[in-house]
Amino acid sequence: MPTQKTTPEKIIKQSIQVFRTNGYYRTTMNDLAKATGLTKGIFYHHFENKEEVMKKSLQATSLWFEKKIFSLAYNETLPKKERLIQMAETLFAAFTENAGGCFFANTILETAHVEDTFLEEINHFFELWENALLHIYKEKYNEKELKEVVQQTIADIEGTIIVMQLKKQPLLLKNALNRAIEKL
Amino acid sequence: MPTQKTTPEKIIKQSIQVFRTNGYYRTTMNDLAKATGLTKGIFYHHFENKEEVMKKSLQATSLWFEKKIFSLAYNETLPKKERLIQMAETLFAAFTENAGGCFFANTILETAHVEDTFLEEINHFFELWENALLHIYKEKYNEKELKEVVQQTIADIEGTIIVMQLKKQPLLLKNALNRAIEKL
DNA sequence: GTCTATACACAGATAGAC
DNA sequence: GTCTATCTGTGTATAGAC
Repeated sequence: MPTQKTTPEKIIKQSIQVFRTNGYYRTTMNDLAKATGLTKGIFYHHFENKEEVMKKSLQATSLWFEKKIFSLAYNETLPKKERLIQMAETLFAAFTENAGGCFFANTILETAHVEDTFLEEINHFFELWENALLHIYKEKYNEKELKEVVQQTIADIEGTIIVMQLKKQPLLLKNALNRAIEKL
Repeated sequence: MPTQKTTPEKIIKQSIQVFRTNGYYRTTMNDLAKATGLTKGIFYHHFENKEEVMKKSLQATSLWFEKKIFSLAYNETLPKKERLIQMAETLFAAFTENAGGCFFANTILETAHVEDTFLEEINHFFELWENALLHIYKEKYNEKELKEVVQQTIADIEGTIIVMQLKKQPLLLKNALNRAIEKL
């Protein structure tokens, strides 16, 4: 069995870190190559251009959130409160890791005015999140309130991530996640 | 009395629009020159570099928010509810204008991981906003709750601006601002 | 498959003519 | 003061040797 060397999956995993830190425009193909220990030539052998690397990075991140966090909402063996607590804990880790904030929020603010390239991938992420919270809160609130509660919860968390990156206080995010738990 | 041509104030005013649309890194000195109808040469005659233009743009925007919006919080001739409503209306206009979102949130997410250059200017803006809301809510909440209510309000609005830029629905921001009013 | 060299465009910034 | 020309660095992307 030969050693797997540079699989596209590995490259994407490391590219996500670079994109999350530097943003899309600020990240160069050189940065990506260096981070993955490859040359630029080999990078262009695997991916057509930077845009493709970014799209794949966003998709892989969405998939990760879906499997590791949003799926918790549908774990029918646990009470909803417990599911929400588990989601909050994992979200906290994901959004404070490497002080990177939310990859999707970063990308939308950076690119939305310039191009529509990544709207689909970003939208997909927020829909997954919304659906998970709709499922969690749906017995607690009536139809009219439900949508607004979910939107406020996501907005509160995303806004807190912004302020957290300014003030460098992870506690702020803990508080925001607690507010989400108390809503149930 | 000679006609005033290209005052630094006018240049900054137009530069803000460009930075708000393209972001900091994505904006070139050429873009700024074109937007102001100047040549690159004359631009460098007025400002040392791009960083200086950005700092002055952030400072001018903060000053605008302070004079036009945050000052409303301290207008003792009106009941606090009325002050908050006026603030909400002006904030809505400011954050939906040219679909630009919040200049400060955009800048912090774009630059915070790369450099500390603009932290002071951005922090100043959020402090002004926090102080205005502390003043508005201080009789309604006890000391312990007050800080968290203010932080949640700002986070809710900033997070909603992110989602709004994705979904292109200004109504979302209206709802978030109403939530802030209902907290009083 | 992997790497080096390089084409080409454009960025920030400056020099110097007018 | 204003503009043009240009320097220097660096970006994306490709060509082609091994």
